[in-house]
Amino acid sequence: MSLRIYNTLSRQKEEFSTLEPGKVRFYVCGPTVYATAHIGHAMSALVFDIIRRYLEYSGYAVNFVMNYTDVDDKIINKANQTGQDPFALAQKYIDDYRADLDKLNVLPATSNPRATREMEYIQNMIAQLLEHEKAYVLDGDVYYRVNTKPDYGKLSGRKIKDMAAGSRISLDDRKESPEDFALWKSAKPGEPAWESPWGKGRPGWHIECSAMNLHHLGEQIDIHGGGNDLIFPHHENEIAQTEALTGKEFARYWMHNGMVTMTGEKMSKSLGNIVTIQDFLKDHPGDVMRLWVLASNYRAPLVYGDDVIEQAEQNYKRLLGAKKPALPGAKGLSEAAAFSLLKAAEKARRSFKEAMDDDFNTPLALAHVIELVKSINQARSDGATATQLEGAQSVFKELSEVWGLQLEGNITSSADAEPFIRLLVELRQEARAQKNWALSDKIRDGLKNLGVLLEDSKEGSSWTWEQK
RNA sequence: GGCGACGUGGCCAAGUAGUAAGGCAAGGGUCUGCAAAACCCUCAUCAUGGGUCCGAAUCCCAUCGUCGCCUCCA
Repeated sequence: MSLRIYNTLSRQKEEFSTLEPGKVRFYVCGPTVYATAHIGHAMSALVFDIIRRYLEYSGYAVNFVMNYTDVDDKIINKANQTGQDPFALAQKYIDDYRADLDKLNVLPATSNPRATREMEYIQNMIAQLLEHEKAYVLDGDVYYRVNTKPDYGKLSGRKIKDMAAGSRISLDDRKESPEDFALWKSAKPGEPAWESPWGKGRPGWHIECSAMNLHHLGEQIDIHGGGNDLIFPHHENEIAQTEALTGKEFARYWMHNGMVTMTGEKMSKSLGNIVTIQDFLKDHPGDVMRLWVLASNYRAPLVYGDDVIEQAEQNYKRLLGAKKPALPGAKGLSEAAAFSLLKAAEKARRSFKEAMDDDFNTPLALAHVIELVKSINQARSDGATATQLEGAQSVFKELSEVWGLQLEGNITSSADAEPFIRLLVELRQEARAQKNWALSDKIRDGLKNLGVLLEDSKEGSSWTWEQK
């Protein structure tokens, strides 16, 4: 079975094929860096990280570009308010964001272009649009002439007429048409500005992404991603600009993740219902956030709340359990049972791929992974040896790595402690043999307080570091 | 007002025509000295009302409701 992807452009799932065999040109809109990133940003980053990892797992070489918008009104306003240099401010939030992503185990992009470092390419693109009369200059601003693009609105399903009817477009009498948008904004006093043929100024938001795409990936790309709040006007305008220039279809597949919602509302700065990534990571390992995202479809709104995080936490502990070693004194499974464990593992891998191939159906794939975990646990409690568990456990490891799960727990211990723990466990075994329950419970409780979990069985006790 | 998405058990969630996967929570059980973990069992007719069809959560129409976008936003 081959990969199918839901394309916002056609509003349906389509067979995936690439411009160049085996290669994927993948662009994702990154954040505007003017504030600490919240878990909505994290969701988007995780969704596209998972997609990117799966494409690589499937054998594609992925050129993954994520930009930073590092100059815009928000950044300038914030810098003015706090008396900071806008460039230093943007840099700080870029560094913070990258640090957050590292903790979430999001792979670094192939490249992270930034608007301020692409000025040459941005201006070049604007100049060409002017040359083709797709844009016009107005008092030092440059606007895109929307009515030169007959299919404008094809991504968002909007018509220019409808938009004109909407009362929320601010009317600017100077523009030829209200829907025309800025490619270049003339500088106001005190704002960062770049020299240009149209006077000092800075680029509009939409043209940045178009120019960076063109520069880093070429005239046509395979996948363009971002949050679904960017469909209009941002992505619509990117399409207009790029296609007006190249005359070719810009992106073949448009992918959009749903919004994180809190008590029914979108999580966003302007609503003030923010949970930052750092807030979240204070209480939970990064894997928990990944599992929270994996548990529902990337296109649907993602509920944030105590319930669902608790559920992700439980799933996390469950998956960690699959990595446990064989029981002490395991007698071994029959050959038939060992074989059927391997079959179960292979089936899990097949089902996992099938689910992922269907527009990255992670909730379904997760169900298959949990089935595998169940099989492993069953085999383990039936006395499978380490060797017998190995095959299934390596499949489990393979699949969890495709998703970027680390499943290491947040162990703060050092290996140095292990001999001492083993000694205590042995002593407790002796106490248990003598039915000295008081002492044996004391050791167990004491170790638990130190983060070591004991599991008793007839054959003896095993221990693991407590997760989280 | 326009455009788009959506409404499945207490919670999350898969499923686009043949009579509802999975997880969490809950209840019962096995194992255990007692626990913990693990395993087993139980737990929905799919917003509402029509329609199409031998047959619909799945297609069509209507109604109600939710969310997103139309202004910066992952």
